[in-house]
Amino acid sequence: MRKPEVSAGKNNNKLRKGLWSPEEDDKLMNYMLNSGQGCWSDVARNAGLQRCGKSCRLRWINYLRPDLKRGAFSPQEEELIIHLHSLLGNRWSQIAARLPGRTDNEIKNFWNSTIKKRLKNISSNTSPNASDESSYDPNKDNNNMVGGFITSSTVQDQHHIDNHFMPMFNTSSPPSIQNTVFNTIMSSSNGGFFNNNSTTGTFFSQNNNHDNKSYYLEKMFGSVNINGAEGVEMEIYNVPPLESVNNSTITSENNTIKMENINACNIGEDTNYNISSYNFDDINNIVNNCNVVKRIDQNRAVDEVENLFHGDLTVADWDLEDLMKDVSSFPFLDFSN
DNA sequence: AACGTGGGCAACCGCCAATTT
DNA sequence: GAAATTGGCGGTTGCCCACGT
Repeated sequence: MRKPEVSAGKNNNKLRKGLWSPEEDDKLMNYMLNSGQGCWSDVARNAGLQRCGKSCRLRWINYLRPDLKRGAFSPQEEELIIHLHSLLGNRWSQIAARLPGRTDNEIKNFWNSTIKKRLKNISSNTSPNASDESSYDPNKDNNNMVGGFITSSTVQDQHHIDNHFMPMFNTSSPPSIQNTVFNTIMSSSNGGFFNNNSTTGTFFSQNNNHDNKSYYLEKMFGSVNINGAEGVEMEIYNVPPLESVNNSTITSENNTIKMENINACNIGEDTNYNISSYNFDDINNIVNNCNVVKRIDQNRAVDEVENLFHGDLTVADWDLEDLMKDVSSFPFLDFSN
């Protein structure tokens, strides 16, 4: 911490720097609660603080905000941070956006002071050549195992097994939050479900029979060819949603499936499909019960996906959400606190 | 008790992008 | 359209404190 100090800026009359006093906290807190957030330089002035707006903003965001969660990080939060960092790197604000009540500064400090060290110890114990944490590259595909969780690369590896015969149901007690989705898929009369860790799976059709669900899922999410077997390969995730992102919806209208506000997805050739007849409930169940429905196939061009959204989704956003799919491996997280 | 050391963390710095003037 | 201002972010600093010697 810093000693309270005073700086004499060019245009500022001795703006204070350093530690915030309880009196300053009171002033800022009272002002924010009574008047709400405006221009931060106005906040500083109107609250009667000898601080720059930036300093007020930081103090509010990192310390005074009422919705901040206090105390140590839970093991769940810790594992999520590790996992998110493996996907996002040092994008602390993005990580913080998925940990309610935590700030980027807090997570950054926690990472640098605790996790970094721990991971370094682990890596030096397991690999004599990997003692440097900085050698870790979140963008590399071979970072399969992070914090003990299976990531998509691992999932994909399992598809390389001989799938001449489609693997059938392998239900090892999926988490309750996904039950609806899983049950919907599993109730399909034609297709298989390859479940590798209870929160992701692959849904196959064994042929091009247009009467089965996979055909329609295929129409929605595109088709893949796995060892010669045509089908839909999709993952179902429960990702803590960003506050700013609306829920995904799929609606049926005039025999057209309309997809809106999809957080992250690979979609087929168009967002709207004309289908003569289909029970949309199943598809709606799938989408409404997950935040992300994601096909594994990574080969689709990013700009093609972007075009589907008519510019509503930027390439960067899509890339980010693409990376975010692996957060699904955290079925135990409770974000209600 | 005195000193050194390292961890934890609040807050600053500098940069950049977006917005306003 | 240019300049100024503001907001947001990641990196870094430096103080306090606990702990070991």
